[in-house]
Amino acid sequence: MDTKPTRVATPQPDEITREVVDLMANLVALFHREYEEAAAARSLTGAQAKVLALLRRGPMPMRQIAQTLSCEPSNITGIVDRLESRGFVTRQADLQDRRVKLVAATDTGATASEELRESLNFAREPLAALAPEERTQLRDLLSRMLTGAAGPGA
Amino acid sequence: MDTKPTRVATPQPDEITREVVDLMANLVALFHREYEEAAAARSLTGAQAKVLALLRRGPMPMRQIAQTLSCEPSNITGIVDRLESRGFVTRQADLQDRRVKLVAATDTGATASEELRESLNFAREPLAALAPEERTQLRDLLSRMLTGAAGPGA
DNA sequence: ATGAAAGGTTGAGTCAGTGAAGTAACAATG
DNA sequence: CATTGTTACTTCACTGACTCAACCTTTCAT
Repeated sequence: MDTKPTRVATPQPDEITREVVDLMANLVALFHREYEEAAAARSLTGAQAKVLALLRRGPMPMRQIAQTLSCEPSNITGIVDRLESRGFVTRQADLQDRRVKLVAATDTGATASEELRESLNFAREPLAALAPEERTQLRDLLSRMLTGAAGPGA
Repeated sequence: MDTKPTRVATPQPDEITREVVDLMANLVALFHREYEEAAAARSLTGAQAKVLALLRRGPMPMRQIAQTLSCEPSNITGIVDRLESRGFVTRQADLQDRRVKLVAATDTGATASEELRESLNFAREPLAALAPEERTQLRDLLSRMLTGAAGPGA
């Protein structure tokens, strides 16, 4: 890929970039672990927690869930099955298009999702090491990175 | 935890912290996806790639791999089985302690791991949006977060 | 109407992950 | 030495995540 970049699009990644990537990898691992643990504490799997988190902004078609999570729709079927059987979500038919099934969080589901979000110690522990203005700095840098790369919007 | 902090250890997470956590979540998702894709492009799963990455710094006992990845040893058995059957790693007995099996990357394995590391577009795409000095800033902030929270060292 | 396309589900199959039980090697004792 | 306990790894059974192909139903274009 990119054998002939328009100009000089980082032919050889510089030292700093490498370091940042490695740090990011560690951070990702840490975050991931915390998330799984927090989910498990509510007898949810990571994937189930992710779906539930998506539903915080309202009901959503299966299809859209799959797209947002970048996976096959059939995968979502199983995850929602398990969430539904535990009373965390419901499937309701879309009146506009009866092919569509809208997945909505129940009160139980919404509560669990909120609690999980709150319980992410990740926020406190590592971020506590930074001063307020540093946190702002970090937010801006991350924000630039994300909007510059892939803007999921939504 | 932290029911009685020394002073005021963020009783209620402030707005900035929340934003950072959300950004981090997006970044983690992005990174994760890229990593899985890059691994899949070499017919490796994410877990297999992680193990292979660990072995870059030399052979390692099963046990230690499990600890580093925070999972059960029996899990590693399966992952290494698959890596071994494809010629990416070998199991060699430790001469000091014959209970221990040292997992070592083969040339093929090491090469694959290196290529994968190089191919992480993640480094270029989102980071390209930042100026060099901003990247340095980011590195320092992330570094502070990680050493302040859980220092895996190694 | 008829056929193509889209939303969702089912079933087969792989991999990740846990937990309990089992084997082999080490270590410390009497 | 023999005994006992611990450590490293494996095996087995089981659940969940995930993909892919095949399938049904509804919608839409003609």
